[in-house]
Amino acid sequence: MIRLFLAEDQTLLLGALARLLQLEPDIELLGQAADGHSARQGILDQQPDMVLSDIEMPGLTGLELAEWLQQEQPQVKVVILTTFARPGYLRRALEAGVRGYLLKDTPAGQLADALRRIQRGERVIDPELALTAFDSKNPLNGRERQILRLAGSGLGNADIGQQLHLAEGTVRNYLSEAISKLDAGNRIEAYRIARDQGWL
Amino acid sequence: MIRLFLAEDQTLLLGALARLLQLEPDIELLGQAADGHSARQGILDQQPDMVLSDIEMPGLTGLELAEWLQQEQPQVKVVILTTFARPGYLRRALEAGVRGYLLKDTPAGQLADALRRIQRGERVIDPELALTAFDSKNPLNGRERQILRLAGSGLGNADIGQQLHLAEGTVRNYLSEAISKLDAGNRIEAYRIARDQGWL
DNA sequence: GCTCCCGGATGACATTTGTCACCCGATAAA
DNA sequence: TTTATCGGGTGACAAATGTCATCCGGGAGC
Repeated sequence: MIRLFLAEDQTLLLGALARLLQLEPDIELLGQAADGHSARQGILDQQPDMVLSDIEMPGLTGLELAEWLQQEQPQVKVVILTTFARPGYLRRALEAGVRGYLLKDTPAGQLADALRRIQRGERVIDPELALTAFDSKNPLNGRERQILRLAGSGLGNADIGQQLHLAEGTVRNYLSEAISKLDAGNRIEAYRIARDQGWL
Repeated sequence: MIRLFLAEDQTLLLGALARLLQLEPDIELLGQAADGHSARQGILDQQPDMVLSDIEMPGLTGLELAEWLQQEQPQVKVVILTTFARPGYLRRALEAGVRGYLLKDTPAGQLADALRRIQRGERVIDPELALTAFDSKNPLNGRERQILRLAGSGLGNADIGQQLHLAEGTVRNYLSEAISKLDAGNRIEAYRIARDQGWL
């Protein structure tokens, strides 16, 4: 019997998955949550064997949740379920010791099956990603990430400097460095590249 | 009996919804598709009463599908199901005569119910959006949209001009106009604003 | 002690981006 | 026919962005 906890912020999918998985005789759904913080609380309360979690959730992301579980409740098996085939996400997930990484365009029929294989001790990585896993690691350091995120949201160098208590020139330097590391032509392109790789 | 066709590109959700709705005694699922073109073909083949469709799909978007149905098969009731609470999307959907506009974070239990109300002739708009519907119309013209999209993808003025066979200065003019219409500080901010409103 | 490296800052410079006023030719309205 | 209007273009200028070389004040390592 798989004692499962579900974390997914898209209510419709959360509900649909809940009902679907409950139909499986060997899965017991202990609880569900629509954001990271209540997921963490729910897991503490219910002590499930396995957690199936989205990545992008309000409050606490699925990756942060996985990292926390690795520290605090390492016996809980974490399975990530996400839309995004971003190498950086997968890498970070694996480093957090997750047992599975599935994409939301997996056929619905295969989901319960994947969970069973994971329960047996297998590690299940979506084939689309298995390859791209270890070819590219994040070249950006903390500052560069931080600044690129802000730049991507439309702030100018001066604004960014303000927020981070840095001189405008310094911001320019970091951004320039990021642009060149990512082999982009300007901040916008750099932002897109980094985001699509899951490096932000 | 509701004779339903489902179009949704996220396979997992498509499958989950299909199974869920099939459990309803008064819903008959005639078919499903994971992209716009096969949805159109499926609808032609199956002649459903109602289509439940995502917006962002490969090939043909749900909005384009709705517009096409309005022309070609106006007796088919269209219901949009999307993640995005963008006023521009809703506006366009309404202009295409859709009967319902639901968000993917509707509770799963309410979905079948909403479909039934629509079948009876009601129009169901997600309450979160019902208000914002007619307060803001897209201030951008075709050129501005086009150029803003390209700018948002990281191209510079020169590249954009190249692609569109326009002088660089002209591109700058359009972009400047768009920035001021959207009350933004630069192209990035303008892009975000427009995208979030569903104006691209 | 003395290096060497690192985060951060400067200054100088070239390029790109944003703003504005104005021009041109075609088309539509009077 | 004359006049608006519109899509597109130019030129000039200011501001923001991108690139570099260089500098400074700590540590960390020897």
